[in-house]
Amino acid sequence: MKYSKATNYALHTMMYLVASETNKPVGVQQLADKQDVSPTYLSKILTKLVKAGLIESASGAGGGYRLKGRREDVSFLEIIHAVEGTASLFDCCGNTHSQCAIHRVMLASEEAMEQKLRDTKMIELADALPRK
Amino acid sequence: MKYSKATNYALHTMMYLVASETNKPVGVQQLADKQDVSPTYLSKILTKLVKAGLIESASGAGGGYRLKGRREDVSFLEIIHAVEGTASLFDCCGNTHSQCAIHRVMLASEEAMEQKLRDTKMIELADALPRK
DNA sequence: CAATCGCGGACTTTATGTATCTATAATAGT
DNA sequence: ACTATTATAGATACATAAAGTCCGCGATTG
Ligand code: SF4
Ligand code: SF4
Repeated sequence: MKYSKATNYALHTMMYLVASETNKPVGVQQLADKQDVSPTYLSKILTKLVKAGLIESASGAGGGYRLKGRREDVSFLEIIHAVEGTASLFDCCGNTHSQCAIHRVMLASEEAMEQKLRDTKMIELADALPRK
Repeated sequence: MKYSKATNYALHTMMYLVASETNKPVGVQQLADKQDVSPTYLSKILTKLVKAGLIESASGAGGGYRLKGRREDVSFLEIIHAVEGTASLFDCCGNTHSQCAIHRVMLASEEAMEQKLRDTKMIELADALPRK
């Protein structure tokens, strides 16, 4: 029951992209250097963000990744869901019957966490990031 | 990033113990039957609950498990922490420095979930459980 | 064309979760 | 004291997921 490291990498990358002034594509090599991850692995993670519509990629020389939507809209939850998936943390016997009280409590608590993550946008704290 | 099945078993067992009228020890065999788990495996999980002080065990004939504290006090969070551990879901570079904004957000969201789990006591919904 | 760069699949390696088996220790009833 | 019962702990086996690598393909720039 932990976030995968991939989530960590995705969050840091997105934070960098949101905080960056320009809108030029940034190569995965450059992004990977800042977090000492192998570029190929980071690329695999960022592809998930592309498919989720958070960023877009440009192939070929001078290519890389850049934000797709408005930078003010990027929330923590979107990133986490793109990497970890949107399934519930609590998967019981399959039947998501709303009769079960245990199930309801677990879902409600999970929703409380997601609400906070949905409400917090990356741009809110992009300035607190140490200059790179 | 999912709760382990062990958490599920622990929650159901505790729910049963809280909902039960008597305070007599219940054998692991009986508890395991209700959830189709192997008794030895369930025993290993319940031992964690014992060490966490939630229940107590009685060896020997007529032994088993029973609640230790007051039945009104058992919260979801205690059980989950006993099984999954109390470590943060988001383990980054190790330094829990409060300067990092990302870290703060992740911890805050996690705390929101835990708050809900801490506030919800098992007894509140013990009656909603189907009679067994 | 040639160098650059993201994409995708296959693969290896760890780590964790799940589960069983067995031996040991403690207790109750006889 | 003896025996049946029951929790505990360790070893072991298996399954699944996470973490990371490798390589070839296709797209793009200059
Ligand atoms: S919590 Fe409810 S839905 Fe989930 S396994 Fe238990 S009874 Fe089924
Ligand atoms: S979130 Fe903050 S504390 Fe965690 S790894 Fe990133 S910089 Fe370090």
